[in-house]
Amino acid sequence: MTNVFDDPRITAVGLLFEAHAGLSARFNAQLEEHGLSAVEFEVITRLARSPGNQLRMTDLAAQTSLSTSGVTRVVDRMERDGLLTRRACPNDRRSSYAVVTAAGMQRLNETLPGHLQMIEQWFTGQLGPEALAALLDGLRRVRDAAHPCATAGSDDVSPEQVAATDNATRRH
Amino acid sequence: MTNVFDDPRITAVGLLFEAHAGLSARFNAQLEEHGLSAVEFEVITRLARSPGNQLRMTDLAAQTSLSTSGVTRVVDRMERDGLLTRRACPNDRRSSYAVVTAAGMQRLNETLPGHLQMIEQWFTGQLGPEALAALLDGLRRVRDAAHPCATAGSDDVSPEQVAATDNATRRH
DNA sequence: GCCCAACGACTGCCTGAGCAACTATAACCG
DNA sequence: CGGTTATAGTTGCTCAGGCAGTCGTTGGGC
Repeated sequence: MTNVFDDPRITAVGLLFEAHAGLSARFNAQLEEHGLSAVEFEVITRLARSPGNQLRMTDLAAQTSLSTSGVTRVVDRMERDGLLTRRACPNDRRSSYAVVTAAGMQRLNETLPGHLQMIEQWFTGQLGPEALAALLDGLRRVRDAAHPCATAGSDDVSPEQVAATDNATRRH
Repeated sequence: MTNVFDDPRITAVGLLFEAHAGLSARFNAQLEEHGLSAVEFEVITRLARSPGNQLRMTDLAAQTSLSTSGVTRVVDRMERDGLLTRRACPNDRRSSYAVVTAAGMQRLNETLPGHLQMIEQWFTGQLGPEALAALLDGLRRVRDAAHPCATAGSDDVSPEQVAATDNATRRH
């Protein structure tokens, strides 16, 4: 009996998911050395790249893989650890900003070079320039098709964000 | 100030992670229609493709993204739902098999065609044959480099498994 | 200006999963 | 054979995160 599971489609997703899992594991290990989880790293990165190193809680949720309640709790932890602070929004008293502290920026600066090195070591450096370009091109097309921007409610993310980086919005 | 975060390496992982997140969301939605979570689908698939539609708990853990305690609990749930059964191992009284029931096989057969369709719709069908081949080739190389088989403790997975399918072993 | 709908953040409750501890069995070794 | 060590599975504890409900705030319709 020829197995249904040898279907090339299954193999294809298998490759993508395994590559993701493998890289995640590598990255997690490196981040953990600096006392950060993947989610925390994503949060602090998003904030650090935003004007004023701050973002409203909702916007932060929209840019990450977290729900708003998830953001509340991550920011709780990171505020407890001194990496972030909450700041009241002057215009809208419902909103509050999450702001990266000096300690947070320092932690990020300690972490980033190693992280980039990991990316190069395990991902981009594994391929020649043209093979990498082909891979990224394929990924971009799959991402554009499958990435659930509409589902995620992050309707108002600025286009340059979507184009330039990873807006890993996913809700269940 | 040119932003450190525009580094092409960041963009590259962003693409991979977003593609994964997008596909995961799509797949989860379809699986949910059939009352399965992604983990349950993975478990039942692994079992169904194994001889006798069964696998020892430990082996199942080694083939999935779960720890052994995680497997215990998933199998608990799926046994409660009638999709699986535990069967004592005759040779080794410590071990037990997880076996797919008839209901479990039926559920899987209901789910699989739609799942393959989703893969085609959101992933493989998005690219021409040569672009897909290039993508898969790149993914394979990244997977081979980064996939933490050694880290995961699944030292004894049979080679054909690793070659043919997704062994998404990841431990923290 | 007033009311009601929408919104932003937070909290209670629940589920899923990992780690470490534990039990029972197996295997090894003297 | 008896004791020590390793292995298979389960369970207690903990934590992260989602959903739904709550509260305060805002803004739009009249």
